[in-house]
Amino acid sequence: MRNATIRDVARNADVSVATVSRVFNSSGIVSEPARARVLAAAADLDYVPHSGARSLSTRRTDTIGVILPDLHGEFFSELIRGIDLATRARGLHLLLSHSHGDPNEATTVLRAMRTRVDAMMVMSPYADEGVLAAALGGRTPLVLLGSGGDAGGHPRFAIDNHAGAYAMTAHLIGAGHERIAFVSGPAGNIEAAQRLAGYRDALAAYGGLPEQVVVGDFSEQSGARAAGLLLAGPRPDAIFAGNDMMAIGCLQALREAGLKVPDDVALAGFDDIPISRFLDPPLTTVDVPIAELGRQAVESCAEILATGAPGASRTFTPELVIRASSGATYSDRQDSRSIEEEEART
Amino acid sequence: MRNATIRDVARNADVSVATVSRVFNSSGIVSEPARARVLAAAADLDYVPHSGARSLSTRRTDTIGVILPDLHGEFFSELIRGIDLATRARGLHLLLSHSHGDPNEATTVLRAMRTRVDAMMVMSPYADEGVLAAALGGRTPLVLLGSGGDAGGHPRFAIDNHAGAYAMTAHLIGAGHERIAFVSGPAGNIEAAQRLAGYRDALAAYGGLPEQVVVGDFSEQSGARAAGLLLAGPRPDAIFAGNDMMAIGCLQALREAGLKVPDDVALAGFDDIPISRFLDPPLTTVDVPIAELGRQAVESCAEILATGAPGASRTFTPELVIRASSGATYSDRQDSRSIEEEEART
DNA sequence: CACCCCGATGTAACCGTTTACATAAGACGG
DNA sequence: CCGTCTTATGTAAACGGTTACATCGGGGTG
Repeated sequence: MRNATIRDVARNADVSVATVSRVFNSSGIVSEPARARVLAAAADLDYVPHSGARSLSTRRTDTIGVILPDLHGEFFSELIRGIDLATRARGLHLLLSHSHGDPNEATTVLRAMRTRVDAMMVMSPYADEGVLAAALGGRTPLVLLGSGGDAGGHPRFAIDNHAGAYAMTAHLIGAGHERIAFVSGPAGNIEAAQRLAGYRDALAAYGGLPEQVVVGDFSEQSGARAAGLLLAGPRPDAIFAGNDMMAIGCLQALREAGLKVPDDVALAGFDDIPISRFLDPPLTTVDVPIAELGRQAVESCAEILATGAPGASRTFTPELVIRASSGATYSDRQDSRSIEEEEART
Repeated sequence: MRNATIRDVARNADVSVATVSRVFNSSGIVSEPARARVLAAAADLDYVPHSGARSLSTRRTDTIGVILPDLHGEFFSELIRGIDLATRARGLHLLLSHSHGDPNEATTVLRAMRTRVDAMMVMSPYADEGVLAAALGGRTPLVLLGSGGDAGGHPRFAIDNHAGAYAMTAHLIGAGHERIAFVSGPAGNIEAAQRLAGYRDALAAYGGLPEQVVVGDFSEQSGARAAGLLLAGPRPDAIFAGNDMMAIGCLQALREAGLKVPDDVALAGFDDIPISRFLDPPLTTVDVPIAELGRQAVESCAEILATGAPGASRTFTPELVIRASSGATYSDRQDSRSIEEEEART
C-alpha cells in the first residue's frame, strides 16, 4: 500500500489539495469546518507530507548538516548535544557526519551533504576553509566551529585558546612553578597552535621563564609518551597539557614513575571534559562552554536562513577551573568569568 | 543564480536528461564520448543532483534516522561513532535526534523523521515499542537498540545485561565478598531491571547471599546518594553499581566518608566507559561493545533495505573487566570472551 | 441595482529527478 | 534490399508537494 498523499487527503476531506496544503503550513485562510475535515482525513490516513516533494517545491530541507573532525570522546558528545538541542528547538533536523580530521574527506562529505541541507556547520581545525566553501558551491550558508584558518567571511564560533592557555600558564606561575613544560597538540592543528602561543606569551610576559615543549596529538597515549620524554631530562615543576586527554596520559606516566601530583610535579589540562574532576587528583583545567558554542552556532545558522544576513562570529573566552592537580594553595574556583566578545563580521 | 539542474547539464553536454541521469546512476548504457561530455559539463556547472527530487522519484532517501534517549556522555558518543562509521561505509546519511528518554517525545520525533529516512534505529529503554512502530505507520523499517519491551518482530541489537550483572556478581563473590549491595538504575528502565535480575540470580545461585538494593537513576549524583544510604546501615563488603557513572558517585561518597576502596569496600560498575580505567582505583566493570553494536545495527538496516527481509536480532554478551576496585587478588583480565549469539527473529 | 471587496476555495503550473517506452542507426543474415 | 537485432539515445509521464492566479458567492455602499 502506498503512503497517503496530499491528494488522498484532499479527496477524503472533500477539498482541494491547495486547502490541505494551507492547513499543513498554517498559511492562507481556511474555514474552520474545512480545516477540521482535513485534519480528520489526515489522521485517518496517517498522512505525513513527503519531505522530498516539499523540499523540491520550497527549496528548503529544514535540515542542518554538521561535520566534525571526529566523534570520539566527551568533547564531541557535548558539542552534538548542544547542537541537537538547538536544532530541535527550531524544528530543524540534524544530519551528522565526520571527516576523520582529514580536509579532503571533509570536502567529499560536504559535497554529498550539500543538497540535503539548508546550511552547514563544519569543524575543521586544519586550516583552509576556502576549500570547504568551494565544495559548497557558494550557495549553502556555512558556519565554522572552532578555530581555523581564514574564515573567508563565514561566521565562526570558537574558543579563545590563546587566552585560556595564557591564563592557565599565569596560574601555574602564580602557584610558584618556574619550570613549566607544555605538551602541545599536533602540528598543523590551529587550536593547538593557539594554545601553544598562549603558553609562550605568558612565559614571556612573566619575566621570560624558560619554555619546554613536547608535541603530542591530543590522544591519551601521546600524553603518556610526552611525560616520559619530559621525565628523561631535568624534571619540570609543572606540566601543562594541551588538552585533558593528554593530561590523563601524563598522569598515568607520572604515577608509574612514582611521582606524586601535584607535590612532585603539578599538572594542568585544557577542555574540562567531565572526566577531569574525577581524576585523582582532580585536574586543574580550562573550561570550554562547548554545548553552548554548538547551540549558538545553530542559532546563527537559523538566523542566516531567516534573514539572509551574513551573521556574526563569536569567540568564547574560556574559564579557568582550578582543582588540586596544579598545586595551588587555594582551591576555590578563580573568578575569570566567561566574557564573550561579539565580533563584527569581516 | 539557480543551482544547475540536470537539464542544464544535458543542454551543455548536448545530450538528453536521460543520458545524464544514466551517467550519474551508472545505470543503462552510455557511449564513452557522451559520458565524458556529461561529466565535463557537470563539473563545469558544479552540478549536484537535487536529493529531494531524487527521493521523490525513487522513494529512497539513502538516510537512516537514529533516535537515542540522550546524547550525554561517552556511552552515546561511542554509539554514534559506531553508527556513523557504518553509515558512511555504506554511502548512507545519518539523521540524528534524541528523545530526552521520554517515549512520547520519541513518538513525536519519529513522526517528524519518518518521511526523511529509509529506516529508523531507536533506543528506548522504556518499554512499549509498539507505540514506536505505530508512529512509523508500519512502512519504515525499524531496528531497536538496547533492551526494551516486546520487539514486535523488529530486529533488536542489545546487550545481555543479565549475563553481565550475573558474571560481575559472581566475580565479587569469588573475590570473597559476602555482603554485596546493588545500586540499581531507575524503575521502569528495562536495562536496569535486567541488571538487577542478574545480580539477584547470582546471589541466589551462590547459596542465597543476602541482597541489598538501592535505586538510583544512572546519574553520578544518584550514585553518591545511594552510597550514603548504604553506609548509614551495616557496611557492605562490596557495592555493585548498575552503571559506571553511579559507581563514580559511590567512589566520591566513599572517599568522603574516609573509606578505602577496595580495602574497606569493594566497588564495581557496568559499561566500561573510558573514564573507568583512569579512576583511582581503576574500576572493575563490565565492558559493552557499544560502537560495534551500533555498527551492526546499521548493517542490519542496510540489509533490510536491500533484501526486504526482516533481519536478525543479536545479543552481545559483555565482558568482565577486572581492575583494582573490586579487591580481587588477581588483576588480569578474566577470559570471558565476547560470545555472541545469533537469534532467530521472533 | 450595479459595483466592489473580501473571504474561501479550486486549478494547474512548476520544482528536478528517474525510467518505461519509443526511436534511430548500423550490422548482419538471408 | 529488406526484416531483425543491437546499441545508444531521446521523449514524456510520473513522483508529491506549493503557490500564483482565477473563481465564486455574498455583503456592504453609493
